[in-house]
Amino acid sequence: MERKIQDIKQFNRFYLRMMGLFSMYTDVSSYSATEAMILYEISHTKNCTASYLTNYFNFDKGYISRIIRKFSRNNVIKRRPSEEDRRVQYIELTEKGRDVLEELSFKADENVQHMIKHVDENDVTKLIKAMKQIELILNNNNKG
Amino acid sequence: MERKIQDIKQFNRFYLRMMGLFSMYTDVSSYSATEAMILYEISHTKNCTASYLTNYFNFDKGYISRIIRKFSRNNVIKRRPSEEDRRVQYIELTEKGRDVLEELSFKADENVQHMIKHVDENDVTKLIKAMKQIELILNNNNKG
DNA sequence: TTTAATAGTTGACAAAAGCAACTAATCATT
DNA sequence: AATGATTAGTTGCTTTTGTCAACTATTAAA
Repeated sequence: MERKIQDIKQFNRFYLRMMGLFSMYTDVSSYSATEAMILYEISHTKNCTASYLTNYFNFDKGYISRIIRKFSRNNVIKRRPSEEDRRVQYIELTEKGRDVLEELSFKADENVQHMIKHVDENDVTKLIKAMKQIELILNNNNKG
Repeated sequence: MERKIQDIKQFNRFYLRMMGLFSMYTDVSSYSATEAMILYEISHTKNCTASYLTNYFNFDKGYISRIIRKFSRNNVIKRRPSEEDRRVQYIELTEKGRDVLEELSFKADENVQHMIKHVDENDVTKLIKAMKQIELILNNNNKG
């Protein structure tokens, strides 16, 4: 068991650093990596709220609130007050928001391209298979 | 190809969030995650220098310098001036440094334990296999 | 032997994130 | 219905984390 923990930690170190190194290429944007993640999550979550994002990412709610305010100022999202509960505001991307996300997504693509630049077709397939396996295992066992 | 990029990005999002969520449990230490990484790297690199760390992690050299200074103040590392090049100082852990690292390591263990708490033996084996495959593929192709 | 490059330090600053106090609304209990 | 507890979100203030640029000292290159 001990050995296994060490292996996983090694992977965590390895992959964290990988991601760090391969995300510096196209990083000239008005949005940070965190903001990009949040934008992505908004776009893929229906009836998304600030408190949902707070919990999902485990960030401070004040921090999230400010990011949302920034998005709103930039017309990247719009808020739609809930009718049932007047405390909550649903958040959704605007047209411009979708454009911004697409742009960010394109940059992320470039980073990934960079990461697998020298990996041959076959190995990329294996790589993805391994990634999916990890997701599957960890997802199935951390639900509920 | 497009599909593959998307799969990898999905994994990146997934794993980044995983690591974020499962690192909040035992996070009461006088050293940050970044500092822990650096400490680890020092301990596993012979003739480690500030500039090596700067390049390895792609951090600002001023930032690294300050972290090293903090380590030094806390007697976690000691500096040994190079004889050949009087600009460079080799960095190595002290006894206390090894203790600190061990402590940090223990906390990281707990986080990993938490992450795989509900994963059965068999799946953990598969998980690690997949992780090693990823490391292997990405490592072999990004050398040089 | 000037010039350029490198290692490391430091001051000033910006960005990222957390903490705590607050308002407004809803929920739960009596 | 009145009370108190909880929740969603905002805001002021602070800390942490990280960058930028200027600087010294030393070494490498022309």
